[in-house]
Amino acid sequence: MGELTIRTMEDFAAASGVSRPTVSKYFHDPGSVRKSTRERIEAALEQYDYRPNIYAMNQNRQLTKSVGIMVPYLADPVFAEIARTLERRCIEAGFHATLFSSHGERKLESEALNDLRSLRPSGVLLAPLGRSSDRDHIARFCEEVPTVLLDRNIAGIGEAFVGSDNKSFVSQSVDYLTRTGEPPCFFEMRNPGNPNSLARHRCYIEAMESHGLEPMLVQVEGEGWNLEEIGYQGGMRALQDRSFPTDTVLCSNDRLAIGLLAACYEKGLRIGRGSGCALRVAGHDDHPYSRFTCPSLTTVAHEYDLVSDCGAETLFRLIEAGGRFDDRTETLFSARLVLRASA
Amino acid sequence: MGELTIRTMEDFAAASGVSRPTVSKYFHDPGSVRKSTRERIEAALEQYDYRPNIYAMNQNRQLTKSVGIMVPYLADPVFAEIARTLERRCIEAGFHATLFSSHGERKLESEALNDLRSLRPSGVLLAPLGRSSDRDHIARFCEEVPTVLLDRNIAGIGEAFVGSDNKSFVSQSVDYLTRTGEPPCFFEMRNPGNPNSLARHRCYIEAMESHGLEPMLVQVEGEGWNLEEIGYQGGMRALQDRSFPTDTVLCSNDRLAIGLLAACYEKGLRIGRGSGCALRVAGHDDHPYSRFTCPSLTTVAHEYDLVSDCGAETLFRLIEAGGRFDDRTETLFSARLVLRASA
DNA sequence: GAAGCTTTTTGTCACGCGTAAAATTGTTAT
DNA sequence: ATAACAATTTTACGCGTGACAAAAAGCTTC
Repeated sequence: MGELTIRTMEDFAAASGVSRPTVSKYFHDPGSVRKSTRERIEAALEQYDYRPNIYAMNQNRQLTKSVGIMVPYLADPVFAEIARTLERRCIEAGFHATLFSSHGERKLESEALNDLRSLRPSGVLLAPLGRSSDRDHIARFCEEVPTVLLDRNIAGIGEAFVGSDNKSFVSQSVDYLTRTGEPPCFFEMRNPGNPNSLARHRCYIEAMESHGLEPMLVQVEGEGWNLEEIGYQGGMRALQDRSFPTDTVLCSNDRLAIGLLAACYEKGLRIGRGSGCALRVAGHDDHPYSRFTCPSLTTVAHEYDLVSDCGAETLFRLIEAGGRFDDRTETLFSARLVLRASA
Repeated sequence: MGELTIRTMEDFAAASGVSRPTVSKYFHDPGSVRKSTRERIEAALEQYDYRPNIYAMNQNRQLTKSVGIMVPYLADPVFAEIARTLERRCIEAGFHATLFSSHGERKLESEALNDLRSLRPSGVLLAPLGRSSDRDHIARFCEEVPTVLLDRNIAGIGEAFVGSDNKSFVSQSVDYLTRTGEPPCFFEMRNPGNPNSLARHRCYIEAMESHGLEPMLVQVEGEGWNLEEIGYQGGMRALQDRSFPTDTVLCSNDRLAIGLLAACYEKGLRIGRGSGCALRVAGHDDHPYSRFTCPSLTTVAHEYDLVSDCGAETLFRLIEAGGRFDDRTETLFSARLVLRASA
């Protein structure tokens, strides 16, 4: 068969017996051409598996039909899960999703933002680094690209924010622990790199004071995102120095708690709320593995799915609204206490 | 200041007092223009923060300076870590990396491959789903795009393969366990979804037979990528039914082992190699959390970093070689036994 | 200061498709 | 059958850049 290879839309249009603009229209919206025409195009499509050049398409299109997703650290299971859910929602909504990670570094976040901007996406779902973000850079970015902020709020930046209410996280855990035993001390990094740590720090202090109790902080050293290791090392030291002021430890997040539990196990400490237990340990986030720690970890669930779904929905509404909202909405999801064996 | 907005390279060239082709050359390789010219361009660059239109650029470029990275499941910490390392290597080498995940589904893998192809990348690092991949689809993809296969080999497909030697994984664990106690039974999924499970299954049988021992399989039910849960449920059942034929359990991968350890803990079983321990448990991969299980997990390390580095290097060589190698090389890294407390 | 080389300019074509307007064809209702 | 309308084709232009060739300008070296 003397079929010459199909390279351009021109070629393909000729092969399918339809004009090029009609083919173009078909790819823009298959429902916009007559049924008989659509069938001819789709028949040719199977025969030649032609795909339009994405670069040439986007060069002149006003609506790119692509969205960017950016998270602070993709190797963190919580963000990996959020990114996974977001990507699926975008694909289902007919968008092409491009995934970016800041790798925990300010510089890389800014660079990724630049790359993202040059993709000219219809919209962006951005979970910023937070404290170490280049605030001005993000602000400028958000002025050019319709952006929904996720997980970590930055006041006044972006068209909307969707995340969890840190206050509800910490107040629930503090309330529960105080009600069922000794009030908790707070186990955290001295210089945290992940977004919500500082907010939780404040919320812990607030929650304790609202109970008329003195806040007790146990701060561990360490840099970066290797949180289990930091929790483990800090836990070992704290146990050796007997620097836990109570028998109840509330960890800033589950990853620190996982490290602390490992340290406790190594020290032969029994963890849990029964008699004969030396320590109660609780965390925050409902990390995918907190279900499988030994003992299983009592924690406060970060409702990934709700946040992701709502974030995606908000972005789609934003895109339909032309990229701007009249006023900036902030949607906060309450946390959900998950009782397990460790506290 | 009557500065009109800079939109095109033409505008920018005028604003910087240089001709447009020179600006184009600068973006292609800043070192290719004279120093004084470079400085003028860079001065203008700071003033106007112009960035060339990426779509218009790639429309005519033969070499896109972008690479695609694709993994089976981004929410799996092992693949998240591999993806993270690969992305950094690519950025360091001056490429723009685009990340894709198959989300564990054959259909999504094929679709992502189509999207990836239409990006016309210089090269692709592909860790395929394996058993559930659409082999023909991948083969066709690899004929069009220079591809290095990672982690999971598919015979004859792609220009090169870089991964770990499953035989060295399993033989090391079997040897060690057999040498220091009872020979291990093999704890695995009956219908595994992740890439290397079947290979490890075969290697276990081979290793046992080479010792003149009868292979003992403990297969658990379950679908998908929620491996800890599957290991936990399967472990609970096996412990109740007393279906572990020996006191030594070798898990197909660490995630199953993490679930099994949680089940053992809940059953009150002591794990480890000391006297007074009911069971020894070991895994494969050196999962990022295997260090923090209770007890810490004896395992065989998957050398992520070596595989990632070598994979990236191989791809860069491939790209420089014009996209084809004369013969298909397969690089296997040996595993490294990691002794911890659980076995 | 002139030869010899490198860099830059200028000009032109190509890339693959979006988009608009006008002309034509096809479809449906009357 | 004819009008009225919708879908399609034709025609033509534009998008922002890469690639190339030839001419002009700049720099280095002796």
